[in-house]
Amino acid sequence: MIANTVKAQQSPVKEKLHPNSPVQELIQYISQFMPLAEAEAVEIAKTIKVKSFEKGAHLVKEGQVSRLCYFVLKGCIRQYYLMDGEEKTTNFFTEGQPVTAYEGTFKRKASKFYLSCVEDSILTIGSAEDEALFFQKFPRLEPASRMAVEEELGKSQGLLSSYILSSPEERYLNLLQTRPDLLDRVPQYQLASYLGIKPESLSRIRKRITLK
Amino acid sequence: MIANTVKAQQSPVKEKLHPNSPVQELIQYISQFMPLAEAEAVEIAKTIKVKSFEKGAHLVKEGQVSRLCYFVLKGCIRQYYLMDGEEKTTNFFTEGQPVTAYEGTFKRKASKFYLSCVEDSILTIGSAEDEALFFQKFPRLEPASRMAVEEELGKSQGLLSSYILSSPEERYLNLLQTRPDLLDRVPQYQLASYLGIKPESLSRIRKRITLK
DNA sequence: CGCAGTTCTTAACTAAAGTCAATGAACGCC
DNA sequence: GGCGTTCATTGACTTTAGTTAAGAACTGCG
Repeated sequence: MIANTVKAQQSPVKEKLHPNSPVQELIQYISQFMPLAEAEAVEIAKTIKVKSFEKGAHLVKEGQVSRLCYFVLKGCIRQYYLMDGEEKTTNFFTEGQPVTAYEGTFKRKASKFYLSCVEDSILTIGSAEDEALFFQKFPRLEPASRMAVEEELGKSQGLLSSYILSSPEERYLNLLQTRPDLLDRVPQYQLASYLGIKPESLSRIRKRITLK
Repeated sequence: MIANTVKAQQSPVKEKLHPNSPVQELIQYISQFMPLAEAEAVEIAKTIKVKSFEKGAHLVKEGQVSRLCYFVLKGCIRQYYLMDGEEKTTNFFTEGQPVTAYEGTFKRKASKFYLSCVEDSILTIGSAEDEALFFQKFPRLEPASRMAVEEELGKSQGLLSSYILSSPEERYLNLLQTRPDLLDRVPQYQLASYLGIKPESLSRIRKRITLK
């Protein structure tokens, strides 16, 4: 049902990408780094693999060896670690964000974390082989890809910095500004863990804030 | 004086990179992602720009717009933010680590942080233009570079996760394991700030630990 | 050597997060 | 609609970090 919407529409005259297709999310992302002609966008949309996942489905589990890469077209993916029986959330990926299921490029090591769908989600999926073929077909995108990864690296380092710099309360206020959607999409105990605190503390922080 | 050591040695018969040259640090780094022939290594060493910095020198200051990239051949670079008169350290870069002086690829925005030399340091230095020329000369390294950035992204995300997952004490113990050299190279109040706590707290943590 | 500046430690006190336990609210399920 | 599960809140208490201030240890320099 949802899966139907992910097929790129084809017209007999001129191929176009349906403006409501979730794949637009990826095309837009790429366009940031490299302008794309309509025809190219259609080609890309045909080439990439798209898959729907149900809420609760896992992309990776701890101990699995994965070399897959995802990109969120629709939905929300949660990264978490399982430590003495407790889930500790360390990241959320939503529309327009790339998701790597591994922590380093070569060493195909067992994953230390889980990736699971917070909602029904539509993702692009790519293996290392898919990637190689992709760049063979679209060599123009190799530098664009490097730029994209550099951009993500910058964001990640900025996020780490802001985490070091601020208190849990400040982190919560910051999240309110930068990713307000998460507050509605995600249960509070997962947010708390993402902020590095316990659910009880988040409750108190929220109370403290409303009292001001 | 130090600068002398950074010139690649040349022999009349066959060019070789001096085994003690700091540039070896970069060659080794690249080799992780793409095997290099000796001749290539020499070419790379000739192409890249190397510069020495004195302890205390700044690579970037807050408000400056930089598009430079560095790689630490020798020494230690500290990243810090200045917040109401207080320096908050958010990263240390040592031998074999790439350093970006900006937070995002295109938007040439004013830097929010400082980068300064904790010790006398030898770095490679590259502008966006240098980079373009470099990949023109060594196209083989374009995918290697993407892999390298992916690797750094993985590390950065892993670091953020470990930061979220652990308490200040655990972070300190972890640092002891993963970067013991920093303890000798860097004053404790900077380490404290890097751990997200005050120097007094680090003192207490250290005391707590020795009592066990 | 002695002095000055910086860094590290200690102590007393405050503020905030962790822990444990109980209660409420929201949701899905029969 | 009633029941059970899960999630959010609240309270009492413990632990840890922040704050302020003082003194000790170390460093570099005249």
